[in-house]
Amino acid sequence: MAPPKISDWTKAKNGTNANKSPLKFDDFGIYMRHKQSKLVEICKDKVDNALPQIFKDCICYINGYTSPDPRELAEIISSRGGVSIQFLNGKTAVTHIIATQLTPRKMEEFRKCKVVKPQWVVDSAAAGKLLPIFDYSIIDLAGNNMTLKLTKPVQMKQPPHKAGQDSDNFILQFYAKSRLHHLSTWKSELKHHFQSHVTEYMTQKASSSQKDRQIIAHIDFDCFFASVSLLKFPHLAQKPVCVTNSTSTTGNSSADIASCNYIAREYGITNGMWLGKARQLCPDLQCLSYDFEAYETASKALYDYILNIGVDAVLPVSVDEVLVDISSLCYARVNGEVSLADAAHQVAQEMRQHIFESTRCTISVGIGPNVLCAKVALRRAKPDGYVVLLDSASIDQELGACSLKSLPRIGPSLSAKLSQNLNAHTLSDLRAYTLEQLQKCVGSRTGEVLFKYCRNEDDTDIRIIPDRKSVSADISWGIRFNSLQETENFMRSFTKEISRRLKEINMKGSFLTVKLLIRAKDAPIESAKHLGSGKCDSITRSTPLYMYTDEPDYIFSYAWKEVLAVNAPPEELRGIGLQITKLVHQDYEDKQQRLNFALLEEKGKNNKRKSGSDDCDIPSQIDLAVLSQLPPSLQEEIRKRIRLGKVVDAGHKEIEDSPIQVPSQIDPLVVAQLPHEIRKAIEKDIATRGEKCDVLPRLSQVDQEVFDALPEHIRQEIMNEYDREEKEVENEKEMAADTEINDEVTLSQWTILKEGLGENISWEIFITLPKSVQVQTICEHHELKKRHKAVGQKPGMRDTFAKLKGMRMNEDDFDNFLSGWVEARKDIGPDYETEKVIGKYISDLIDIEGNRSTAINGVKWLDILLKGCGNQLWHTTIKRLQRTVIDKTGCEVIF
DNA sequence: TTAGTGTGGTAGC
DNA sequence: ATCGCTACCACACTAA
Repeated sequence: MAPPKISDWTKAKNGTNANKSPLKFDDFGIYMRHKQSKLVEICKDKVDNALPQIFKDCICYINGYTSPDPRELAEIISSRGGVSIQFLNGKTAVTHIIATQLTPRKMEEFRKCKVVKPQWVVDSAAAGKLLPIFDYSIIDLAGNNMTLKLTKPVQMKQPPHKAGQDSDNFILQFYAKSRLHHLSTWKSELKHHFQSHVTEYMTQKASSSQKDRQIIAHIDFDCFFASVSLLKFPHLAQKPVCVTNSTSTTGNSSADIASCNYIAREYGITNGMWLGKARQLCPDLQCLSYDFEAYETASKALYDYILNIGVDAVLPVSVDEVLVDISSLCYARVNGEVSLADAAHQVAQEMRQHIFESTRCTISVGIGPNVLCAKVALRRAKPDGYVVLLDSASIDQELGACSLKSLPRIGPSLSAKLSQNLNAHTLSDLRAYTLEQLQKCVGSRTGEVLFKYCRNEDDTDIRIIPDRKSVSADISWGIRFNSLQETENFMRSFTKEISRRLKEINMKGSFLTVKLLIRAKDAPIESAKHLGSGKCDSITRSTPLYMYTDEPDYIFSYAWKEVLAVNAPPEELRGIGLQITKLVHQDYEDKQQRLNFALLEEKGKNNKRKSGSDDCDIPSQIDLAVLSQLPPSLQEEIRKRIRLGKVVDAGHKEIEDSPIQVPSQIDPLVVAQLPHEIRKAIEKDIATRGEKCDVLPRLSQVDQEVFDALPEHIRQEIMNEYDREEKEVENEKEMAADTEINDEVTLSQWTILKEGLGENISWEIFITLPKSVQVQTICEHHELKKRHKAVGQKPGMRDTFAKLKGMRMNEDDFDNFLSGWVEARKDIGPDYETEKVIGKYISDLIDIEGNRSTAINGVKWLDILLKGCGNQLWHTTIKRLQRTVIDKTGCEVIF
């Protein structure tokens, strides 16, 4: 049997063969899918040549009880040239499944097959021809969806519409049905699959010798989703059709149209349009559901073919769209008879024919000397055609006439700019402008690109597919939270999702960006789109993770802090995004360890930036009872400053491991004198007594404006502090304590100051603080500038030893790092990887820096953090770390 | 100048 | 109902 020719199909499309029967389709399917099958030969002997061989291209699987019974059905089929089988072995591809009923499991399994009732076999035999299967389908076609009609006894629990309650399930459902998610992941997978490791040297060599010989083809399915979804509903092919998630047959729907066929486009319907509007334009519009698996199948056929014909490079653009370098392919055909353009025509035609044969969907092909031309040619070729743009005359003409909006990288925003500011609508309009004028209008880089476009220059090199730089997940549909708890639940699930994605590609990341979409002030509570985000303000916040990680709980601990820091009402949240960057491949175990130290260093710097210097003054007396009334964030700030006073080297003291009772009133000066880990425990205790909130506000620096706004005497104080620190004066405590401040900070000055302090401190509270604390607060920020300057002045420091020195954190940074580790993993237990890093870190502290106390205190702190923790793994980890310290210090009785 | 951060735009159906 | 994703680039802005 021969494959159908494109001409057959073209006729059908033109209407000369409009009543095309399903037979044609079946012919084709068998040819493609079973051309190697020997089954047909085997069954030849059962054929009754007196009967019309209507089933000759059918392989039927008869499932379960049927009427008539399976044996009778098999007889009918095989006597008329068909093949029937009683079981599926996974190797034999089947054209029809004959069944009266299907279990949900099988239902899913056969979702892509033609499942028909037994009566179809009987009636077809009687009619002497294959009847359309649609009247015999056990699948409900009336609603234009693939929902089964008969068997719904145990429907899965209806998934939640909104993200609040069953977050895991919501996220699963959402991504399963999101076309944009599928498109994005497909693209990533394809890019990964075709990633070529072209070296710098090869690239240069190739581009210098081949540049002017290059021929690029841009290949794209016509209305991909619509065409592929239509394969199962060929009787709708001549109608206006779209693909959408909506199952409603009427009414004003806000569901997106993912794809529509060209008949629908004649009504003005476009991709992305809402179904409701499309129905207004065309009441007869037919809706099909997504068929993601079929899309993948068609896509695979395209990419398989591309690989088979031996192209020079492949750059996936989308699941249905690809850029290929066909230079060699074309030049190989050139001879006395065949010009280069002829060769390109041949290649394009062959591509179109092969792809149609293997997918029954049409592609369009654009060919040009670079990506820009290929793309422009493709646009002209659509639908169902090809255009070769290789001679400079037609290139000039086509490029010049090309509307700016249709060029790559020029979207609605850029084209509006160019139209408004330069009155330019086509590339030839743009040719009038100089490089500088273009750059002034759209920016330097984009201006340069446009300038080159005008002259048919395009740098895009399709041979290079760079490594992935980020992994992210976004959801901005169905986000409606009623409480912070729901938000937290969702974030836990969501971090699981991003962790899953990292693990899937075997990568870890060390930098996190959280994006929140918050309903805009002027947007209605409920968006026009059902459960959509509506108009939103977007807020992004990012933070280092201090190690390469893919652990959901660890990522969560930081993600949640960022979410809390934004401090948006849960009810107003409309979208959430998580992005992980600074990625490494898991494989680089050794490298990674070293990199972790670089990250620890980063942690040290970062904390300094956030919380101030490590040797600030102790303020004058603060009543802890008063302190505990303050907002947690301010408490934390003050405590930090207390703790950073005079540090006693605990390494030289004998410390008891007794349970710690915290009296209600503590003299902070006394606290400051306590051994390190006891202080820590007190602080921890205080923190847990107060509001359960460990979020530090991100304190920006106090700028000159704030400084200038302060009363003269406070400015003086700050300068004093500044100078004194500079000269390293010994007795700092007294100066701060003795400082007398008489004037009040005024409210308007506070307003400015507050900008620099974060949102959580109110004027009322600030004003009640001891004046010296006010000064401290301000002073600290001033200090930051000095610190940063000092860091910035350090030379490059690239050699290993300098790096290790630079990695040193202060004790609190190290302890906070440990706290974060425990917080993230208290229940699940420590991860070996981090333990290794910490082990190496403390070894180096002792060996290289001779800093025993930080190492010892860190391990002791870890022990305190895990007091009463039931997980035995933590205790063995502590034992191991203790052993490390003991070995390094040579001292047996530290712990 | 340089480097980092947050924001915005673009592409695919 | 309905599933408005995601990688990457470029720019504006800030700090130093």
